[in-house]
Amino acid sequence: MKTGIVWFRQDLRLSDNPALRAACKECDLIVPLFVAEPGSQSVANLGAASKVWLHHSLRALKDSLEARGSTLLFLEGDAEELIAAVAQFFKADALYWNRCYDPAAIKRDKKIKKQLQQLNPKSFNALLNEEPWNTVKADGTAYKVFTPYWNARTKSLPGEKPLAAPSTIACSEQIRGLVNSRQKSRQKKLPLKHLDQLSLLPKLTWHEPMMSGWTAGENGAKRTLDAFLKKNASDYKQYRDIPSVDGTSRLSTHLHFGEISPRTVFYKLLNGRRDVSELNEGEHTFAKEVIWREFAYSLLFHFPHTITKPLNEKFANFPWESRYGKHLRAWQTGQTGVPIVDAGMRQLYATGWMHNRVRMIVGSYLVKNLLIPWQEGERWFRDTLLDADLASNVMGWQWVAGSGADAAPYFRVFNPVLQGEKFDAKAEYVKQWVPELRNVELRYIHKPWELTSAQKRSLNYPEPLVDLKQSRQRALMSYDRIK
DNA sequence: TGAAATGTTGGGGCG
DNA sequence: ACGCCCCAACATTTC
Repeated sequence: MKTGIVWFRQDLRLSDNPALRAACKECDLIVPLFVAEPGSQSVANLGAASKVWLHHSLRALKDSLEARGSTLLFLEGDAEELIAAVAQFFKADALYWNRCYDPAAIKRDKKIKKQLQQLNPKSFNALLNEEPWNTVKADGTAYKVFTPYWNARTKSLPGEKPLAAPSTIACSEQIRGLVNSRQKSRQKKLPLKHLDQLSLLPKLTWHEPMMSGWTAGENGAKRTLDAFLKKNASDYKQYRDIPSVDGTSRLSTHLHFGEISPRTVFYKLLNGRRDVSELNEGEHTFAKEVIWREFAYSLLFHFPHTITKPLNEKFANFPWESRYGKHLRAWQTGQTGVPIVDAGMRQLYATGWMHNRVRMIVGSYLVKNLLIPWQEGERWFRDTLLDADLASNVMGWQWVAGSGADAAPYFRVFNPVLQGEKFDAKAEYVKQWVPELRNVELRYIHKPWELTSAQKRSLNYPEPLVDLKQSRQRALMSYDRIK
């Protein structure tokens, strides 16, 4: 009789879950476990929006485990101690998990692998299509430029066929009974929590409208992917840039929590076609975006210091603004006086999501027009985005700042007026999120500061924090100093 | 996965 | 008819 613990982390699904699959194959009894850790490793460090999603995703995972005769145990505290306690309680002799890639998690996992050797811990890859250490240049160093990385990666796409979800997951009355009872005596040895006790949901109900357009969990992820491939993938190249159009995949959060695997994404995207060259333009562009995600994980793995420090060392002495509290708060709350920027920041705060085109615009504005360090933007996004993902977020912000891999050249300063006029030509997006401007004439709506002062007074919309032309010049001069 | 400045071209108004 | 100028439209370069 062999009992195995499956420790769920960023792999909240049953399909294409190699750790779960291996456990089912090798064990007679499975103990599915989720640990809410304090400190930097996981739950305690998540932004409020991410926590809400995690709550719903864990609920969905528990439901689908229960539908297969199993359940999900929740514990709160140090993972190593609690896994040891679970192993002792159930007399488990095996431990399975799928890998995480942020440095704190790697450190934790290494330690657990060493300390819990008696459980013969086995780790697998579920979060990425390819391990970061497998795609390196001929000289053994990591790629820093996307295109050669993409060329190297496309040779092995679509990759392996995703694993099916196990039809049954061996469980025992002991496990199920434990989860459902509230007996104090048992709780002494194993302080099980209910999902609600993990306090992932905020006390106030702001999160309810936030989640209205989403279905967290594996089934929601599958439906989202299928709908995207059927409806929007072919037009992805043109529509993904229009923030008022639902033209993106909306898969980021599902991928972040591992509710769906990139293997599954590629397998369904390719749909029998041999490689990416057989995809149409939209599908091809989408494939690149999924590989951008893997590129981000490769960068995080090979250059973990870039979480806080610029990849390009020249930027170590960049002359950022030093007292920027007021401007930062105006940016965070969508009160910069630049309509497309404020629209994006308000969408983020209200919904936990922002359209990717707008992420670039607000990023460029923070870093270049306001000269605020990219780390501040990275932190705010990590706190407020449902899809907050250390790898993608850090790469994205360093890209915007010009300090990262394959970054936008420093002189590439977005003009939010032109970006607005180009990608939100009818101002539908701005009107949705900045209702003060709904009645402004179209030719002024992306630059309301050009209205007469009488017209402006009636709007109750802030004056711009900085002059766009001047702040652009200032940014170019600043970047000039580190050249 | 830019924008602005500068350069070039060509049609049309006009003397 | 012709040259000149203006300037939009497009192309190139520069930041």
